[in-house]
Amino acid sequence: MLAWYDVHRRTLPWRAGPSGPHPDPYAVWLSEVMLQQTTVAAVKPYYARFLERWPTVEAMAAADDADVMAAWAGLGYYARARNLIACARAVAADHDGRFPDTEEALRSLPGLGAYTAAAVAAIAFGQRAVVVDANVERVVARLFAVERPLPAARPELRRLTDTITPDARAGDFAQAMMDLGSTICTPRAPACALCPLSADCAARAACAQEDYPRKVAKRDKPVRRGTIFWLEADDHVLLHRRAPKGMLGGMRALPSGPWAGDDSGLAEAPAAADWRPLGGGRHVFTHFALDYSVVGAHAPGRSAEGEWWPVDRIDEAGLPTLFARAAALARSQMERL
DNA sequence: AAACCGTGGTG
DNA sequence: TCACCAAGGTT
Repeated sequence: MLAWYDVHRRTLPWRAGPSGPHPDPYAVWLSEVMLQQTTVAAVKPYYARFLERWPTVEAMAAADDADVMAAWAGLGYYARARNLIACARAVAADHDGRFPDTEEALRSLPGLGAYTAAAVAAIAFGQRAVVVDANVERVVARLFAVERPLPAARPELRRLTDTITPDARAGDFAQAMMDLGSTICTPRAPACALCPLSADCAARAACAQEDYPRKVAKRDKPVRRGTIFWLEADDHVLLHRRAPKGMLGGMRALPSGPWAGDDSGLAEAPAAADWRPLGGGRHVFTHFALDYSVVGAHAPGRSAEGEWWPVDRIDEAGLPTLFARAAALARSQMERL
């Protein structure tokens, strides 16, 4: 794997050059948190903006919460941004501004679970750590033809990964496994002809590559309904900040009712007004889909409670994707009113 | 420990 | 269109 990696490794912004020194732990940590359940392509522009704006963990620790949350808008899983701030402040306050260099100490920081702690320890500090992400799970499940389905197979996959992790260059080994999983040993139609492990792969020997890793069937997503409110006054629109936890927690947002099976309609409107329908759509979250309708109105003045934001600068408000789309829809339709 | 938590790409 | 999936963590 290491020989394959030396030839085929992807060039990524958060990677140091071949056989160079270990990369900056802050940059490794930032990239690893962004990459949690998120594709490389989606992360790249966010990573560049964050590193430019907050080049050190001290800078991140000193940042305003609202600025970090707004910069994270669109990337999803917003608890990561809340933990990012908390982690930076913990490193600044409790570790003299330097990330700890052991897996155990890293694991105790906010937002660092088993995967991220191992990845930072191995990649940024050269420690031997067993790094298991979804790519590694897939590669190892195929290599050993693991019959137990996910997620119950996690302990077994972790143990098997341990048996093939080298003492030296554990970080490169982990990145090699992840590169292999994302470019060769893909979920569908894996390119086994190009794989350095194909001769050793039990799933390949059984011509059953795509049958691994085995997984338990997922539950289907319920559909919820809700109304999103666009209230304009004096070329400003009413925003508020969502509760610190839960769905889209801590993010700036358009007012909306609770999302339940039924739409509560105008009952949750932020003000009494002549609400007009502007359209709607479906937005799919992790465990439910939302059928939303957008309604708009002009208010007599900026009387309602909240943050009145200039309409022509709405793109700078840092709205999560759902509300960014609702806002775009509202702006295109409000001129009809 | 099962549930919760976003979004965009892919076939 | 739609199901699946991604460099997972927290409660």
